Amino acid sequence: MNSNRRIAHLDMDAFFASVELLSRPELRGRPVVVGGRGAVRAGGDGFARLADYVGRGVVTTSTYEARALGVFSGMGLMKSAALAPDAILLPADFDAYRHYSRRFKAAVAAIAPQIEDRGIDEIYLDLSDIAEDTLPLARRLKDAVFAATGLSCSIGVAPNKLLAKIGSDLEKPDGLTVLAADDIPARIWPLPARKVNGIGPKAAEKLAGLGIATIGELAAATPELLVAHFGRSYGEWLHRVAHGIDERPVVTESEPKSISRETTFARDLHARSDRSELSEIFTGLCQRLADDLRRKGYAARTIGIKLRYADFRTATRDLTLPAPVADGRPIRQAAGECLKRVPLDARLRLLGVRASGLAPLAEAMQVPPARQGELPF
DNA sequence: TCTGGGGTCCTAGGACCC
DNA sequence: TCTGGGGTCCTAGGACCC
Repeated sequence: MNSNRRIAHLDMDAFFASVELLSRPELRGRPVVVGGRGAVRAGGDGFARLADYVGRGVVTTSTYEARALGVFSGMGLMKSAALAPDAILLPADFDAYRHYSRRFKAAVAAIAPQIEDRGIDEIYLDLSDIAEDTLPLARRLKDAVFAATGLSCSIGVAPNKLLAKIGSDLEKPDGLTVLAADDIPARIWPLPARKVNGIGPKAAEKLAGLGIATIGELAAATPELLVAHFGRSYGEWLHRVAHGIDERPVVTESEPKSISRETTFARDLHARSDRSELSEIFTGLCQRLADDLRRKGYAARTIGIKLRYADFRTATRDLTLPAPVADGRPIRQAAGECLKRVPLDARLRLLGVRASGLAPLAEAMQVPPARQGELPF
């Protein structure tokens, strides 16, 4: 294991909102929110206001001006409207975001080809084999991203992914943070435990109950205490990350494990009173899933469904088939079998269909010879 | 005025096999 | 009549991330 790794995490600043502002420069400096579904009436200036939104959407991305008003990703739009009624609301344009995502990744790849994709707006880089000094190299990456997209990003460079990720967040937006192992006590330990990628709301709350708020307090806790409260695997991991230890490699190639489609209804639906509407939505999801599978070149041996009830409880069921499928009809058939095994006595807010156990379509098309298992050779 | 859509990984129990 | 240990697959739920 290389103990002298140089890893970077590059994160685009307020990505979706920043892409929208490229074509609407007059909105720069104002609170802007991307999110929601469907049309919203525009105001006199041609832009919709958060206060005008009615429905179940959430904030996908907010500009830093909107964040200053307390509006963050994942927040319900109705709630954000109460905080920032005059903020501009723009619908998401995923084709545009994918376009700029490809551009910034290509610009980075021309300089640092060891890239791990972490979604549409962030990547890890392994810079270990590049000779150039860290600061000029990181500045060159930021310049290349800006030249290719007109967008700013924040970069953290550190000996591992854990610290690089924390670092990229420290000086956002347009940040550049270099961290060494020596910096851990001064720069990492004062941070809230929640800043560690992998410590979410549940774990943070449980830690708070143990009197642990910061990464430093986590580092001071004994592994025995953490294992006692979080189990062997997660407890030992908590202890390691608090001390800045992370040996995960930058993974440059990976295959998808699952592909899914889901939708939240505009209003809650009931299996009895809204049967035909639900059936149509269900079939549509199966067909879109089949389209996705074929477009990406996969067939699936396991088909599953997801239901979310009006009270937000979630139920999943899945079914593994003898042979992989990729067409809408068999997917709908398998998903229908799953549906029979789940309670349908309460109102639903969401329906989803998922394909896993993926195999390349070309291989899946080859029908296995019958009674193969009985043949000696 | 509640809470999107697309993913990954982990846990845990039971079936089944050797 | 009593009762092993390991391995894999399947299923359901949950935490977490972008």
